[in-house]
Amino acid sequence: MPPTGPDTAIPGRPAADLRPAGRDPSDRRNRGRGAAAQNRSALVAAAREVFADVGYDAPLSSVARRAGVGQGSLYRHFPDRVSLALAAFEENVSELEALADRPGTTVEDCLSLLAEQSIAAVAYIHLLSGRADDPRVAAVAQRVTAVLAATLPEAQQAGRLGRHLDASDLLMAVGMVSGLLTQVPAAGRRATAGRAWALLHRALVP
Amino acid sequence: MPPTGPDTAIPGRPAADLRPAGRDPSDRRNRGRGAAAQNRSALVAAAREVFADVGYDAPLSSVARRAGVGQGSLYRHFPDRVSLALAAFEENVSELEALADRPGTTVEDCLSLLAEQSIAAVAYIHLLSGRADDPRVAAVAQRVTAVLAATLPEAQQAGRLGRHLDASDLLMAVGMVSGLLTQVPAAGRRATAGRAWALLHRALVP
DNA sequence: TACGAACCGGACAGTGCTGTCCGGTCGCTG
DNA sequence: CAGCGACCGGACAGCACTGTCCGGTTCGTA
Repeated sequence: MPPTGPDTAIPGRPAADLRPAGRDPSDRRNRGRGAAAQNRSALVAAAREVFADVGYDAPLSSVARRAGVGQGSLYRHFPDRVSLALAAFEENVSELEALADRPGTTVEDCLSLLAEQSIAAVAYIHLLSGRADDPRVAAVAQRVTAVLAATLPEAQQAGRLGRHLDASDLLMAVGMVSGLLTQVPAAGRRATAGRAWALLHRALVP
Repeated sequence: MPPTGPDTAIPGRPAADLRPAGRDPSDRRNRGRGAAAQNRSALVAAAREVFADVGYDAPLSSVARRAGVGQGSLYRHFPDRVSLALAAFEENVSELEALADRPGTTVEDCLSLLAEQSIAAVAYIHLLSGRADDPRVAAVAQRVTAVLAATLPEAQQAGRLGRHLDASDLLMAVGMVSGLLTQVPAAGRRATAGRAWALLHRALVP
């Protein structure tokens, strides 16, 4: 072994995040009657960041810390991990549905958005593909599948995507890329996702 | 490797957890001077099963339990998780290298074997793709890449695989499938892997 | 201004995993 | 057959995360 310097420490982890992201738990303004909604949305935002950085298994205590909120408030708003995750990713789903509702949107647009979302939130796809037994999760997965199923036929009739595909194939492709991304440090995810989609592209066109 | 009998891992086992897999920790024969090698290989076999069932993050204590061996023996033989995993998956790698050395082996054969191995041992690919910073892991990944790099050109010249591919693309494809499999309960993995490879096939041929 | 419902933060007990340590067992060797 | 070193098993301390509980704060209302 070469005389490795201080570099021996964990390489891909520059940032220890004890930082309360601008919110201070002891700030009086977090307290009192009207703060509930603010605390809730701070928790959701923090959950998105932490799930993105650390993964779906991230400690919930670190979410509370990042949100600048006590443990108690976290568990009062979100009794378990799934309900927090669902709240955190609700925006992803509704954004996707909004995109699909806009006239002229293609299934490729939807896939692009999903791909982009999956880079920032591997845990989002992980949740969608993995916990199909939980009815709350299944409902969300169903909404995503519905978006793809609705937009896919147009692309197929236009000859841009192969007729061998169905909506579940597309969701599987997203799941494959996101599964690959979980194995890769966060810093390299965008590049890896690009390579993976480039490879997959050949599997999707006619 | 000593001529131990029950050496092969059983892939499709529904498998309870607490059972010591035929070995009893209090069995005197596990003790004494010559038992070290037997305990070691029992640990490796148990690790293969447990990593397959539970995943790479499985508790090491459950490996010791399944091997019918004390915690102390586990940590004496394998000081950390990576060294245990490397021992557990060494057989996969050497099997792959042996296949590649056999005349007439194609890169498709190697991919098939990798695909098959990844179903039984998602953690194996997870380790290969994920911990590239650990030099021991990197060495193993390099061996796998070398096998693919050596056999790929023949298939490309024969027109069976596209010239746009290189060995890292193939490893990435394996990583994508295995990443997808981690999101799926063990029971459905074979079927899911089949669907995923069917989709990917179109991305690999010219 | 005074009261109390709603809400907050953090301490804390419960739980599970890791890695170490040590008393005890075995079998080789003189 | 007695001694000794190698080896074993499991207890245990340390640590991290979960989810609960309670004293304290805030602000609407009277």
